[in-house]
Amino acid sequence: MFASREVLNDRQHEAANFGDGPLRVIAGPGTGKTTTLTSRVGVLLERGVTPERILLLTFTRRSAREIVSRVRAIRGSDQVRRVAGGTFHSVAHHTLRRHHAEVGLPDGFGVLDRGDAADLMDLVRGELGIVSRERRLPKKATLTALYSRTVNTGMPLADVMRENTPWCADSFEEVASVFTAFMARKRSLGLLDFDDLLLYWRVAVQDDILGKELGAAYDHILVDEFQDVNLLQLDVLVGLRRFDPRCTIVGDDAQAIYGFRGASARFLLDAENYFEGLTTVTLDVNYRSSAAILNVANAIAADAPEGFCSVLREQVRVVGASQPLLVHCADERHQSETVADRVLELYEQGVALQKQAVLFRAAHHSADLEIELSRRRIPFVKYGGLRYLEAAHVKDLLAAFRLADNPRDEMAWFRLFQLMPGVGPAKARRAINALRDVDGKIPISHREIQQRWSGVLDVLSSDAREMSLGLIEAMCQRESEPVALHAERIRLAIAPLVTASYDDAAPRLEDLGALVLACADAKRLSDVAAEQALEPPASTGDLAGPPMIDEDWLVLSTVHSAKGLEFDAVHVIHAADGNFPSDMSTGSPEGIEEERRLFYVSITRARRNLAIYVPLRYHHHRVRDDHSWAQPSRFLSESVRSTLEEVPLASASEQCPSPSATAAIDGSDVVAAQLSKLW
DNA sequence: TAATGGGGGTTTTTT
DNA sequence: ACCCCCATTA
Repeated sequence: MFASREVLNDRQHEAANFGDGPLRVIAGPGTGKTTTLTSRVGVLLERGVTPERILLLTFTRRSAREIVSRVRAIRGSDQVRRVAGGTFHSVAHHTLRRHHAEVGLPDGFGVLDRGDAADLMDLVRGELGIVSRERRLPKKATLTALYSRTVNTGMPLADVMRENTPWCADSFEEVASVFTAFMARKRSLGLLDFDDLLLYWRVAVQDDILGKELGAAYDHILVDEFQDVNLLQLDVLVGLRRFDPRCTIVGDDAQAIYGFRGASARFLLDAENYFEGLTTVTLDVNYRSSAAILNVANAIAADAPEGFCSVLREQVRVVGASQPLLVHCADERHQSETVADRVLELYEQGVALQKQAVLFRAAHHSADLEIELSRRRIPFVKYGGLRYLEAAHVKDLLAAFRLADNPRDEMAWFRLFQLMPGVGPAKARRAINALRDVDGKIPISHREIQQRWSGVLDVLSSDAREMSLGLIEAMCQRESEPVALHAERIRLAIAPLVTASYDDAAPRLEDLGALVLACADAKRLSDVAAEQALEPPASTGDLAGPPMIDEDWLVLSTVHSAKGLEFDAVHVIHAADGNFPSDMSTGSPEGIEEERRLFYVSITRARRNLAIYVPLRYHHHRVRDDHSWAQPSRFLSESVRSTLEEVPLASASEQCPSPSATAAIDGSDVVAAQLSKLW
């Protein structure tokens, strides 16, 4: 019934019903990739494959859930839920929890998120005394990114540095020594960062005995968004399939946007080198976008020097579509007003806010728009950029969760001690030292930690002592106590610390309550901490003021976070060179091509309405009243522009007679901007 | 000696 | 908004 031709076209049908060999599906945007994947899972189940023996690797856990729930809706059976699914990282995490002993990891190992990893990197760099040299090393976030890139691409550090941080390429040896110390420290503290999850999974998969067992656990493996897989992930997949050809990979080389993470569309395009006897099915009928929007997308794709495998060659008629617009704005402020106007206009025409999205290259690009939306009481949710998880108080509680299972986690101790009044880095370090035994190691058992706590009390001031006692008492799990209760006791113990440390404690304490609820079904607290790190709630959930319209909100998202989604109306903002493409990426041809694909991804999210906004000038925040001219994005070539209806400045400002938009638009500004691209 | 608050300079994308 | 550095204060 899955394979019914009423719902699938010939190609989709062929892919869904394909036999047991390795299968590659090249699928452009809107060609029914998810439908096909869903049907294929259904077909496998109908053929009698046990759900647990199907592994579905997706880019976010949300897309795994979506596929599973769609299969369930068609099939009406709950056993689908048992399909193993998630991101490479989360499946790695589960695998390693089960097999930690075989790869030499401690029980209850902790998982560092990006911020934790950067802090640890900073710590070991400080200990090596490299800070004081006259030549400064990159800051912690850059160092960590460099480390991650090196690990994920498998390229020599020297090459990675020459390409990405040429300004400090001669610090190669110092950087290498920091990395070595970083790795050693993670090991001694029982901690893994995101990259380690993949590295250890690969070790497990490539092991003769364990690897065979791990591969044999799955009858079929399906991988979505394969164009964004890196070498490490490819190695894992190939390792899992070395004795069994049954796997399906799905991707689109035109949508490869994770090169900065070591991903390469080559792995999709050259897949026959990794999977013997590979069969390819190409989906090129677009069911999502109007013909006019497809013209824009295809014009952008046609500008790519190398071309793509997946070009959308056909389309179906989409009702209610309008001509895609290229909207010129005076500046960022004017852009925000224009976008808000247009969003409301479409809303009046019946396009709900949830079916509209504002997309941008970098998370901070929406800052001004967020102000405008709040002012007008237009509710919105923002995806990408800073997240709930990165809020300090959430990390505080998660640190305590990590310690409950792994007292060796010095990063977590360091964080918690500094939460106490009068404790900074120095006292935190001394308190940690008080916990060490003669070997300099922190004991693993809670009993020993409690025995040593008197040494910690000596370091703390009197008001911190009582709080610390409550905390250590709560962290030591009582026999047979349910995990949820344990979590609640820790929350109660940490609450006074949070109240004392932050001005706005009340909403923060509520967040912590929500986090405790997430512990209900968990086996252990370190699992909760790790899973929160791996799959944080995606949005910052900032509903602007009292919502104007209940239960409906506009979506604001980075293009990366909008991957795989679709909306009736899409507003792409800041389509100015330097912002889109980001001037961080314009240094190399590959960088520019990735930005072009990103632009292509943003356009192809739209079903019926599309508008691209170009502010003509940018204010400098440093000097008042100073500004510079922006050039329209280089991706808006002549041929692309010919697919768009231009909305010039004057008429754009007439359309939005909002008070602050009356600021005079200087015609000479416009002329200067138009001419500036000539020299 | 260490914590803390203020000011100046920067800011890509994510598991 | 955040990070980093520096001056001031306990």
